[in-house]
Amino acid sequence: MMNIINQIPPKLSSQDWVGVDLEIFDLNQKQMHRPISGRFALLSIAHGEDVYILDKPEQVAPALEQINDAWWIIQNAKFDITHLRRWANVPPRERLWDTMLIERILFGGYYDTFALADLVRRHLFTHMEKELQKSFTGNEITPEQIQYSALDAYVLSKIVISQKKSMDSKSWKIWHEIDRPAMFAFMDFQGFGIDVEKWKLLAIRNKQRQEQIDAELPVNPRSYKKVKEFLKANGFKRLDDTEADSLEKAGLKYPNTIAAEASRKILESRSYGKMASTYGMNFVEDFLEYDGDFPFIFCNYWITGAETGRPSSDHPNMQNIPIRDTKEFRECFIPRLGHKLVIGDYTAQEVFITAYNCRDEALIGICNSDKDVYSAMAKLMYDVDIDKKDPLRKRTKGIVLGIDYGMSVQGLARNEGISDDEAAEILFKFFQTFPGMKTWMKKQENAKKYVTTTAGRKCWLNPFSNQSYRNALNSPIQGGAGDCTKKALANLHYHWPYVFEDIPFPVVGYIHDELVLDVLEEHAVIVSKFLEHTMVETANKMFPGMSFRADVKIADNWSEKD
DNA sequence: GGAGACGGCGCC
DNA sequence: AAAGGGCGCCGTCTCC
Repeated sequence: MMNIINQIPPKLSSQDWVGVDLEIFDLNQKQMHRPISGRFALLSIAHGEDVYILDKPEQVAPALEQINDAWWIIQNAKFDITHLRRWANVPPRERLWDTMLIERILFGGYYDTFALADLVRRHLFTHMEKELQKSFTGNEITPEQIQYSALDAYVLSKIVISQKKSMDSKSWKIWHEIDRPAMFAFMDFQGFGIDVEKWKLLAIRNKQRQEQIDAELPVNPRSYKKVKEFLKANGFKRLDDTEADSLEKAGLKYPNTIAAEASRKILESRSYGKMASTYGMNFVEDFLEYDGDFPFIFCNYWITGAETGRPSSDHPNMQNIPIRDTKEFRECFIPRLGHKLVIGDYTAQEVFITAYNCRDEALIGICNSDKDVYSAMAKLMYDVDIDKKDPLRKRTKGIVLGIDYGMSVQGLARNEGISDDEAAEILFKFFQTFPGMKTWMKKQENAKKYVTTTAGRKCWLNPFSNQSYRNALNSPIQGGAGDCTKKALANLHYHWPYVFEDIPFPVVGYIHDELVLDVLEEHAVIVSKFLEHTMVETANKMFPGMSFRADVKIADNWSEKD
C-alpha cells in the first residue's frame, strides 16, 4: 500500500532505490525540454511503499541531498533532471535507471510505445489513467493530483524489478557506457545561434513564390487526391502516387500534355511550400529564445528516438534542415559574437561500419587508406581511374548505401534508370569485388528474432513483416553509427571540463554523423583538434581494426564546406 | 474545432 | 507479392 508522506525523505544509502517524478505547472508543450516555462508543482520521491511529496521548490535541494547516494529511477530522466536543475545542483550520476530509455534498449523494434502508462500495462498488467497529467495548471494542487503524482513515482521501482528480468550485460553496457552518459551530454547542449532576420526573409520569399505559382494552377498542389485526379484526366494515363519522382517520370512518358506542364508547376509549388512551411515563419515564431540580445534555437533531442538506437530531434527538428538544393537555411545558423562554429563529421561513417561488419578485406583496405572511399570502390570495380565528379562514383555510393537499406535489383534499376538486367550485372560485379558484403547479407538473412550492433545494442525484428530482412541489414549499421556518434559525444562531454575547466559544454547540434560546437574564436583550433581526436578514437575503439576519419572545419555558419 | 490517418518530403 | 533503412513536420482529408 502506498503511504503518502508530506516531508523530506530520510537519508538513504547506495542500497536504496527511489522512484522520482516531477510535475510542473503550465508547461508549454513545445518547450517542455527547456527550463524556461512552467513553474514548480510537485516532486514525488517513492521509497518502497512510502512516497514523500514535496510541494515547495525550496524543498528540492534538501530532498535530493537526502537521496543522493541512492539509485534514482526516473521515466524520461532528461526531462525531470533538466527541470530539477532549476532548483538544485544535479550533476551527471551513475546510479540512475531511466525506465523509458532502458525499455528502448531492451525492446527497440519490439514495442513502439514507451510512455509510463505503456510500461505499467506491459510490466505490471495494470491500466494507468494519465488524463490528470494535463490538469497541472495555475497554482492549485488537488488531492487527486497528489495521488496521481505519487503513483507515478511509486510504480517506477516495480517496473525496474520487471525490466531487470530482461536486462543482460550487453544491454547494461549500452545504458551505462553510451545512452546514460550521452543523455547528460545532451542535457548540457547550448542553443544554436540563428540569424532571425535572414531566416524571416527566406520565409517571406518562399511563401510569395509558392503563392505566385499556386495562382497559375488549376488544382491545389498539396491535395494529393485532386492532383492525382487532375493529372489522370489531363494526360497521365497511369499514376499510382503523386510524389516528385513519379511526376517527373510521368512527364517524360507523356510529354506535351497538360498534365506534364502542370506537374512541373505542382512540384515547384510544393518545393517552395515545403520551405515556407516546415522551414518558414513558424520555425522562429515557435522556437526562438534569447540569451540577452542573441537569438537561438533550442531543439529537443530524444536520446534513443529511433528503434535502431539513433537519436532523433523535434521542436524543432534540427536534423532535417535543408542542405542539398540550397545552403541558405544552414547559412542562418551562426556562432555567438566572437565565436566560431567547429563542425565535425565522420567520413562515410556507415561504409566504415559496413566494412567492419562484413570483414571484407577490400572494403576495409579502402577505408583504412587515405583515398576517397567511393572513388576507390568504383576504381576497384571498374578498373579505371575515377575522380570525385565521375558518375560511376555517385552510382557506387548509391549501391553501397542502397545495399545497407536492403535495396533490390529492381530498386537499383529504378534509381539509375537502367534495365533490371543491367542492374543485376552491376550488383554481380559489386559482390565480386566485395565478396564479404554478400557473405554478411546471407548471415543477416538468417536472423529471425533480433540483430545487434557491434556495441551490443539489440534491434528486434518483426518476423511477420516482409521488411524484416531489410531491417536485419540496416539496423546494425544505422544503430552502430548511432552508438558511435553518441559515444563520441559522451566522451567529449566527459573530457571537456578537464580541458576547458570553466567553459560551458559548447555543443549546439547533433546530426547523426556530425557534431556542431560553438566556441570562442581563440579556442577554435584547439577545440577542432580535440573534437577530431575524440571522434576518431571513439570510433576506432568501438570498431577495432578500422581507421576512422573525421572531417573537422572551423566556420562562421553551418553551411560552409572546407 | 480537435484528433488521427495519410501522402509527401526535408535530413542522415 | 513487393521489392530502400531511420526519423519529424506540414497540409489535406475524414470523422466525430
